[in-house]
Amino acid sequence: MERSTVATTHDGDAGEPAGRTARKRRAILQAAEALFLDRGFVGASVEEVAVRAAVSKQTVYKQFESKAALFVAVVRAMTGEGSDRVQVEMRDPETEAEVAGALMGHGERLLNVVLVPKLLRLRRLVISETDRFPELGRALYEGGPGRAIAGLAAALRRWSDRGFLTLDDPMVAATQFNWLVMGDPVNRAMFFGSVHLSAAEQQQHLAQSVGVFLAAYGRRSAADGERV
Amino acid sequence: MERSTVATTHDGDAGEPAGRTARKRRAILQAAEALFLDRGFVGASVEEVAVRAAVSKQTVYKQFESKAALFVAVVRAMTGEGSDRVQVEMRDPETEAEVAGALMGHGERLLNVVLVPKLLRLRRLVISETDRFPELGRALYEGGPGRAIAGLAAALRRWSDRGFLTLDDPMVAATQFNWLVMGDPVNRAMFFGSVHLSAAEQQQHLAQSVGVFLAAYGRRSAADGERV
DNA sequence: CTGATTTAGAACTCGACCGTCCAGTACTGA
DNA sequence: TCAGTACTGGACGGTCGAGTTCTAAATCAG
Repeated sequence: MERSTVATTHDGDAGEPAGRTARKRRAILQAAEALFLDRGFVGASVEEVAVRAAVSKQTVYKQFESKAALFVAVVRAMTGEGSDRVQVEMRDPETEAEVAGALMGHGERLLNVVLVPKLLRLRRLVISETDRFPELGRALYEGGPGRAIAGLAAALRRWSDRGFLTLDDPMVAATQFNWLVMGDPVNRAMFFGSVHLSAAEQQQHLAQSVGVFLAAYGRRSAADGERV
Repeated sequence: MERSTVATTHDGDAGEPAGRTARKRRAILQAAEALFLDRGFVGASVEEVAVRAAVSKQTVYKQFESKAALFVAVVRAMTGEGSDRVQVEMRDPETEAEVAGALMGHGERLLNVVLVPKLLRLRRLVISETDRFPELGRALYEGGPGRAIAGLAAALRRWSDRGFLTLDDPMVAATQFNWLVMGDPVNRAMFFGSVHLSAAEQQQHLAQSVGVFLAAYGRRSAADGERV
């Protein structure tokens, strides 16, 4: 955590620049992330960010024009990470029987990403600052739910073309699946701070969601056999 | 809670207590509501509440122990209003054919309540202060989604007993219906600040939601005829 | 009318925090 | 090695807000 002042020379851990300036910039972003998530935009102080990053306040203001700019930078960075994790890659089923499994897998990935505590706190943070930073709301929606839904819609269209599903509007169906799976868990998390979902509960929830979805859009109503 | 030292006259909470104290108390709550919704807990100042209520700061502190107590009082009052509006009254359908219409009606009521701008802002406010006031999160969930889902579950069970539906777990089905209807609109509203849903769009959305629901739980798969 | 309570209004304490400035120090790159 | 740059650490101005306290005036009960 406390990178401190070691690593005098190069520390090319990743593709990140290794200068002193860049290193401190990363430390600032990291500290700011923790503090903003923890206390919100107004609650976090630049002073504290500086201390936690083991950096002087002046350095913070050299890197970022203002507290607001720092906030935007932090959220943008996190949104990027989150988006990447969504992994819209989806292996297409070979047979109709595999559709249920593919949907279960997709749902599982969705839940596992969105219920990560850090991302839940990010969501809360962005929601609460929608008035002050409207562009962040848009960015997070498009990088999160929007992207997941669009990806699923594309997949559903392919599967429908192959005759595995019967649907008119892939976007509508994808949206429905998405909220069938995420609606309850996400909203509980928003109001309670977290959710504990055992593996078994999660599987059951997913199976029920997939069951409803396939009852509506599956080529045959026999898809119900998937209940757990 | 705030028994305070008033009650010189009578302040029966029932209708509209008319004492000077009670009148000012209402003015304070009203002003605080507007300001908290607008600027959040940290962003709103007691000073401004007092000014807006045309009242001195001292009067505010005579009525409410602290800023936090005032906040809790405001949110509790609003949560109460919102809860009452949900109107879990639901006319049971007489025939199976009326089930779709009943669900449409329920969905419409849900959307019309939850998308009221004031309640959306309340939701954002409570979500953002979940750390500081966890009890408010619980209260709002239970008074809002929780109550709506429980009410619907009870109705679904009745309809199922009459043979209009086929379902194992009314709570699960009610939860699914709830988020099928509200998931997308509510989450868009959270990130974008508001949603504009024309009457036609809303009807279409509701019909699609009911269609999926009945495909899964309707006694006959013929319920698809409901598509718009 | 009288006495008690409440309120206005402003001053005040105390603290937090943004953003800036400066003089001295550590680091970096050639 | 050495000049130039980045960084430190502390202090500072300015603003703002929570909560308290005091006095004079308004209000209300009996």
